[in-house]
Amino acid sequence: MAKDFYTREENYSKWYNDIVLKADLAESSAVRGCMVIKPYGYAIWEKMQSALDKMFKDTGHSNAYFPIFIPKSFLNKEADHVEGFAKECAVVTHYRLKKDPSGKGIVVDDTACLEEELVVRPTSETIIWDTYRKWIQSYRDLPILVNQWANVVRWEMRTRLFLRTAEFLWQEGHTAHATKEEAVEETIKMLDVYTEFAEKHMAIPVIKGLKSENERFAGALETYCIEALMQDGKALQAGTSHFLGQNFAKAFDVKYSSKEGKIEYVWATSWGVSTRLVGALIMAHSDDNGLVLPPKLAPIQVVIVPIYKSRQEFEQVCEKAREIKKGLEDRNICVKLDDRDTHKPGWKFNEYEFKGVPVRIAIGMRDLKNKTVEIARRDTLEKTTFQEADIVNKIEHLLEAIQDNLYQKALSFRENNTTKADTWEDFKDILDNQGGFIYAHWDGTVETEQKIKEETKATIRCIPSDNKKEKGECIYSGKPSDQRVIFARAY
RNA sequence: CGGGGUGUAGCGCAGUCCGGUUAGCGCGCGUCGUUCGGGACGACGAGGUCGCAGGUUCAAAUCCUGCCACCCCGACCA
Repeated sequence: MAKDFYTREENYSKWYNDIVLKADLAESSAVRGCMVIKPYGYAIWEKMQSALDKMFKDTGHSNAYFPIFIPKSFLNKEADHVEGFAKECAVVTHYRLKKDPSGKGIVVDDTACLEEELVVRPTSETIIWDTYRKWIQSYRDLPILVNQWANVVRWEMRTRLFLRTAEFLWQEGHTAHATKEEAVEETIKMLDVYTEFAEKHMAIPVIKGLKSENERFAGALETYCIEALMQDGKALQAGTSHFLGQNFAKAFDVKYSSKEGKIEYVWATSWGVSTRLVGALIMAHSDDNGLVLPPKLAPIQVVIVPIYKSRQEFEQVCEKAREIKKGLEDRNICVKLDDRDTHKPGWKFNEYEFKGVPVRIAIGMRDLKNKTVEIARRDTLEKTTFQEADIVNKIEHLLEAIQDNLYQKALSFRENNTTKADTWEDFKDILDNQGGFIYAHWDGTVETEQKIKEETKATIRCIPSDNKKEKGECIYSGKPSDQRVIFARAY
């Protein structure tokens, strides 16, 4: 096979880039830092969207849509919030263009200056909470459980396709509650939704936990996250859920009358996942032969490649292929019959392999005679010949087996790359030579975390939700600590 | 925003140091034929404002100035 792309070993980030580009997921655009998501990549995102959207609806949420533009003044109503985002906001200052007086092209019309500049949303807490003020008067108006699917812009210095782009797609849930307990419960509930999605659909094991103060969302009281481990040993935050307390309610004056007739501030949460998940998916499962997709998120779950010489053979083979396709589609399996005559079978094999299609069926005259089909699975690259009888059930089980195998592989990778460090030397050594998640004691201070970050580039990924208490000494300062936290270098 | 690199056909590159016929090569693309169970082969063919704007020169892909874009490494971030 002609290798025209990088392997993980050679250059991990080029390998990643090659997969994104050559599997037709996305490409960079004419606009700095912004990507074009191509149909195949977008189809993966749509699969993610539809699974998540259902989970949101099942937990009582509704979709809505808020403006992409936020009045500049909104952003600085919550002090921490503005601090967190001010450095990466795109700002709209004018609303009109005109012909360049010199005759060439168009220029901004200086007379059409906005009275108040508009910020392109980096996230929507402010515009949403300004709106919620109008929606909420009584405890009867609560809770509000709203999600929006949207694009946001964060003017990043350095971008990477899917992992970090100036504009990205995401969903952001914004809920309003009467009590602290209810808001905290919501925060955890949505974290659990994300965990289930990551593990069941993306086949990526994640660690649920709480962010340290350093890594907390600007404006949140507590930020929870799910952290996944990529094949190069770096961590990737795959989802966040914030308990916002009453910060935004106070900033935007959102109050309600309780049953007892008291005026109270509303409690808030927000939670989101983004197109970054596509990057996570790639880096968690793919191999040196290209993309590997878990069946549940694969736009094409099964591809059928007919093998033939003459036109007559083509017809015969395709007839069988269509029959199998129909059977699979009746089970809601997404099948593509690639009956293009413009490409040869071998070419198609490589094409679908690189694009991560979980199962490939090849049917030729030999199979028609023997009542068999050739099955190739993408995760293990195994090829087997199946009897055609009961093929639909077999494929259905195979897809489940692939989904499960990918999860198990990712899980054992994580287990093999999760270590404990008890000395500073060990800690640095593991980071440089192995990577992965490192459980280590930490004295709980921001200063120590920052020092560790400066010296090693590792950050605290989270304090795991199911963490067990354990007396120890901080890996860096030697001060007493009562639990280990997870450190890693991260995306 | 700092350091480094690269812009030449759809993609990947050579040519640039040392200016001089008609700017090449591989892949891809088109037509025809033979092929077709892991990226086929042959023949013929199409395709270029050499990133953009100035300048030097008889002559610029090549030298000079400015700008732009992208990539890599840092600081920041989901």
